[in-house]
Amino acid sequence: MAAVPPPGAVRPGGRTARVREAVLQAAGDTLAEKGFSGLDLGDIARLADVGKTTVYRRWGTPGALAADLLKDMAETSLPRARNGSVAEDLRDNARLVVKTLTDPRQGRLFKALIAASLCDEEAARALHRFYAVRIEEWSGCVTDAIGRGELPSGADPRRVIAAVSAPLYYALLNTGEALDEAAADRAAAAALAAARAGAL
Amino acid sequence: MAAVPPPGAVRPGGRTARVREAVLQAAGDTLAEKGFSGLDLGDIARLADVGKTTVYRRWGTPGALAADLLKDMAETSLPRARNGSVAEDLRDNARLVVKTLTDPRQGRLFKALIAASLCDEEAARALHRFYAVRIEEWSGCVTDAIGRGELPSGADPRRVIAAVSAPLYYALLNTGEALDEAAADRAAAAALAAARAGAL
DNA sequence: GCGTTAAGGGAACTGTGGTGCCGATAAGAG
DNA sequence: CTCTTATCGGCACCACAGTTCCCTTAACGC
Repeated sequence: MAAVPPPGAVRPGGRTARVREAVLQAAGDTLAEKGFSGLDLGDIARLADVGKTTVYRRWGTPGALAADLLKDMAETSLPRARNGSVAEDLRDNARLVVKTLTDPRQGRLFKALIAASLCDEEAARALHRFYAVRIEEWSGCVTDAIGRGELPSGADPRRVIAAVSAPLYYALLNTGEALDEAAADRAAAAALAAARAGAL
Repeated sequence: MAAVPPPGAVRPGGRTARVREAVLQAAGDTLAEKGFSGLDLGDIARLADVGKTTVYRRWGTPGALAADLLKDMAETSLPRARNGSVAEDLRDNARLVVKTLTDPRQGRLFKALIAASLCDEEAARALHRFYAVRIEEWSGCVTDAIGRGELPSGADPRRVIAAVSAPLYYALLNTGEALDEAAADRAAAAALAAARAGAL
C-alpha cells in the first residue's frame, strides 16, 4: 500500500499551478453559465486551453473539480462588519448574502456548487467546510454582542449567523421566492429576535 | 402553431398510466439510491420494465423526469398538526421535517430532487410548487394561532412555517450539521420567537 | 546547470447514452 | 363491437465522453 501521491501534489509549482488556475477559472465560468450538469471536463480543457487528458487525470469527475474550486474559494475570505451593534451587523450580513445570491454570476455559481455537493460526496465535504469558514468569520459579531450585553450569554454565535442565512437560502432553493433587501432585513430581524429570546 | 400534445396526454389511461406509475416508482428508487447524477433514463427503462424509447420520448431528460415525480408528490398531502398551541404545532412540524430528511430513503430523495431543481428549470418550478403546497398546508396553524391571540395579527403564516424549515434545510445542504430532535425543537422555538417579536 | 521523473498534451480508440425507424398493441370515440 | 391512431417497444445506428498509449516538456532536488 505505497501511498500514491495524486497528480500535481509532488511538483505543484510552475506549469502545474498555471494549469490549475486556468482550469478553476474555466470551471467557475462554466458552472455560472451552464450549471453543474453542464460541467463537461472536455469543454473545460478546451476553454482553459489545456490538454483534455490533463483535466481527466487531475480531476477525473465534475464533482471533484467542483470540490477543488470550493477549496480554492474557502481560502479567500471577506472581512465581516463591525458596526458596534448586532442588529446592524446581522443586517449587513444578510444584505451581503442577498447581494451575493442575486448577483448574476455568483448566484448561479453558488446554485451550481450546491448541486455539485448533492451529487458528489467530496464536493459536499468541501461545501460544508466552505460554509463553516464563512460562518466562523462572522461569528465574531455575535461574540462581541454577547460581550457588550446585547445578547444572552448562552447564545451560540455560529447558530445565530447560520440563522440569518437560512431563510435566504430556503427562498433561493426551496420556495423560489424573491430575494431583495426587504427579505434580507427580515432574515436579520428574525435571527436577532430568536437570539434575544434565548432560542439559539 | 398547431399545439402538439405531449406524448401521453391524449390517451392517459390504461397502459400509459401503468407505464407512468412504474417509471415514477423506478425514478424515486434510483434517485434515493444513486442521487440525481445517477438518474439514467436507460436504467429507469430497464428497472421499470418499459421500453427505453418510451422513457426518452415521454420524459426526454432526467430533469423532466424529476419534475414529473415532484408533480406527483405534490398531489399527495399530509395532514397538519392541531394541538391547540402554536408552540406545539410548530414543534411537530419541525420534527416531521427532521424525520423526513433523516429517513434513509426520503432524505436522499429530497436531496436528489433539490439537485434536480438546480440543474433543470422545469424541475425547479415543480420543486417550488411542491414547497408552496406543503407550506400552505401547515400555514393554518399560524392563522389559527393569530385567531387565538397567540401571535400578532401582522404575522405572515407562510413565512412563519418557512422559518421553521429553513434552518433545518440549511443544516442539511449548507453546513452538513446533524439533524436531530434538538435541532428540530430549536428551529421551532426560533421561528416562534421571531413571529412573537413581529419579525415575520 | 544537470538529471531525474512528475506532469502535460496529442491522437487514436471504444463503450455506451441517446436517437430514428417502424411494426405491434391497445386506448378511447362512435 | 369496430375503427382510428396514440403510444409502446425492439433494433440498429451513431456521436462523443472518457480512456489508453506514448511522446514531450519542465519542476525541483542536488
